[in-house]
Amino acid sequence: MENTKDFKKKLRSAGLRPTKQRLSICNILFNRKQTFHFSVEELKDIIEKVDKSKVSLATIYNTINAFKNKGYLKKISINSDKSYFDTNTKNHHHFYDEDTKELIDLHDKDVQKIKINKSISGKKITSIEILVKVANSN
Amino acid sequence: MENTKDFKKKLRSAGLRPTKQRLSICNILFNRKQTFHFSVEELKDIIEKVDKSKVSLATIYNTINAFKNKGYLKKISINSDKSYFDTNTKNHHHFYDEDTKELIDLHDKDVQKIKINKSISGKKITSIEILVKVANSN
DNA sequence: TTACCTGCAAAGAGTTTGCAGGTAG
DNA sequence: CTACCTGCAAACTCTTTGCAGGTAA
Repeated sequence: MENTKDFKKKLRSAGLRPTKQRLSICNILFNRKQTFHFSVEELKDIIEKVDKSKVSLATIYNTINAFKNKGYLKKISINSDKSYFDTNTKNHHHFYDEDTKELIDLHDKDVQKIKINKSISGKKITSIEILVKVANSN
Repeated sequence: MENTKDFKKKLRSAGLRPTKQRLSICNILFNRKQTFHFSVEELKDIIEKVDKSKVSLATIYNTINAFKNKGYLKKISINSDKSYFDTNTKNHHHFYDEDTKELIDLHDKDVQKIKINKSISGKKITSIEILVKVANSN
């Protein structure tokens, strides 16, 4: 775990004390180049496998929620009964593989600029997100 | 309730017997010109108010799920802890009002055709849906 | 030391299921 | 009459909360 100092700063800025468990969570979430999509259960499994340490669900939930409120994580909308989160908090689009249930980021450059020809009076657009579902082509 | 005959046909085609409760559900869902977005609890409340009849949650869930499987209803993805359904089953887009939590249909003509400049080998695109979030503009 | 944190287990919310009595065909 | 349906309550899944013992500062 190399960025411990950064992780501690990140935790404090979210109003959380740096603890062993929370540093484990940070290590899995933020110690990577690529966007990471996960559910809470998946994150728990990964922490147990990779860090060989145990973290209770309660701790994961409270840490993840603090990060979400601070804007370090984003909740993702897909047709599912559980919540998924994304370490890419910028407004962006997704492929959703219906066979593997996997999410893949779509970069802005991969999507033609979208124009909405309708507006609602008194309301402004806060985000535009596209979900492109894909499935095996046979 | 005028379209009772159609509703009975619809129910049978979904593998369900037409019963008083299910006809109530059909009356609320399909006896209208405009698209209807709802959660199960909302549907229950509406049935009790409009039809002055009672339907248990179990019956609503099983009927709604049969309709969904048959393609008469669509489950909607929004950041929420409960499920929302849409009587418009065509591939279409939505406005989501973050203040009122309301969904509004966006017609195809209101959205410029979208082009995705990326593909995943062996996979074909099955749908493209846009969620446009709006909020009070002050 | 004090305030915060952890892990467990219990509580909550939404949804599904099992079952005994009721209804459509 | 038989198979299916209803409503209730119990069960289940995901998430949140309460609490007693533990830890950061």
